[in-house]
This record gives sequence, C-alpha cells and structure tokens, in this order.
Amino acid sequence: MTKPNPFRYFKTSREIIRLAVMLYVRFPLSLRNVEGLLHERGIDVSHEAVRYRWHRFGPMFASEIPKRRIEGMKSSRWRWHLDEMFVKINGEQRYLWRAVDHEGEVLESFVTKTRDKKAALKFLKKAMRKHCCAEVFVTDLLRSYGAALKEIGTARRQESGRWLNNRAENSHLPFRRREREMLRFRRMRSLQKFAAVHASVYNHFNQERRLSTRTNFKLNRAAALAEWRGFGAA
DNA sequence: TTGCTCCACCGGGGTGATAC
DNA sequence: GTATCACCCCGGTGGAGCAA
Repeated sequence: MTKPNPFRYFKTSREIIRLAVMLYVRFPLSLRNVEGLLHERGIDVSHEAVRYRWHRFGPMFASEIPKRRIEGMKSSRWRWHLDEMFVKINGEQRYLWRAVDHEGEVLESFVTKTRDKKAALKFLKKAMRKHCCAEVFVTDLLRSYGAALKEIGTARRQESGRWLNNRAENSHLPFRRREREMLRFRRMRSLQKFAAVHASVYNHFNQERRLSTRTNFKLNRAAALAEWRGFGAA
C-alpha cells in the first residue's frame, strides 16, 4: 500500500512549503520574518500558515535527514560530548539535554523538567537507542551523568571536567541565537519539537566551513540544498 | 476533511520618562 | 548617572470559522 501524498490538499506548491520550513528552522527568523521574506519573493503566506506548515512538515523533513546521514557516520561517533542548557518556558526553568559528537554534529536533544539522575538516564537511553553507544562520554561536573552512566554500566567510559565539554557548550550557540529571536517557548512540547528539528536541519546544512576550501564549501552547500529539495518527494 | 486566515491572548524585551 | 516603572512592540499560540 502506498502512503498518501502529504502535500495533498495544500494549495501552495511543495517547493514553497520546503522553502518556508527551511527559512524558519535554519535561520534565526520569526514566523513573521518568514512571512515578510516570502512576500518579498511574491509569495503571499500568513505567519500562521508558516507555523502550520512547519509543525506539519518540520518533523517529517527532519526525519529524512538522519536516514541519509547516519549510515556513513556511525563509525566516527566514538566520542560523545554531553551537556544540558537552561530554557525558560512560561517563566519556569526547564532543561534541554544535548549530545554532540566529536565533529560537532548534534546527535540528540531532550527536554526534561528536572536535572537529576532520572532525567540523565532517560536522555542517555534515548540517545543510545538511536545512535548505538559511544566509546567515551565527555561530561561536565554534574553528578547526574556519573550516576546515570553507572546504572547503564558505562561509568568507566566517562571523562568529566569543567572545560572538557566545550564542544557541547559551543553547540548550544546556534540554538541560543534562535531562542533569543523567538523570545520564548510556551510549551515543553514545542520546545522538544523545535530542538529536534533544529538539530537535524543544523546538522544538514552545517558545513564546518573553516575546514574546507571555498570551492568545496560551495559544492557541499549546493549538495545540501539539493538534498533538502528532495525531501518529502517520496 | 483539511488548509488557512482572522482575531485575541499572554508574556518577555526594549525604550523612554521619571525620581532619586 | 543610575534605578525603577510603565508602556509599547513583537514573539508564539489557540480557537473559531471559512473556503476549497
């Protein structure tokens, strides 16, 4: 049985939907910014429609990215950097746990209410289910990591130190920039959704520019964009 | 049935006015 | 010069209702 076309019923073309979702997730733009940019290109869409489309297709596009990228990267994911960041939702503190590999690729994002062993365990299990297991877990000095890794039986693979997981700390920056532009999240559900999609899209377009020549950078960028334009085509 | 728009709401950030 | 406050702007969000 074939899957129904997800773009059926939509009045606008799938190219425009892909463009709207990419603009909103990839760049630090608000829904209204995207509305304005599309209007500049002669596309009339309300910010609510952009929201509707990103909610509908963001996770779908994001789920296609790992399928294409993970296979070639599993062997290189030997070192995970784990860190958690504070995010306010309606004035209440929540925690966004993130796992980053040694190349800066975001492996997993997970939102919790607490920052204890239980939350760390949940996060680690989720990440390991998806990406198998790392040889080394680099963490900060938060004791929840040690307790959770001990329970999983991988405590000996932990390396912790105040400055050791700077890579994970740095990976928060694009998300922080984005969060600032959005002013705030109002629901844990929307934070979880946005964090997951943002990580996938960031990985997809992140070219590690400093490591390649201008020519290679342009080729990789074009390839990423071409790939993006193929999402949702099946 | 579904996509989309309109409208209203809540809340954080920025800014200018005012008091000290 | 600095701190405080009120106000406005702009962000995401939810629900009702319309149109295809």
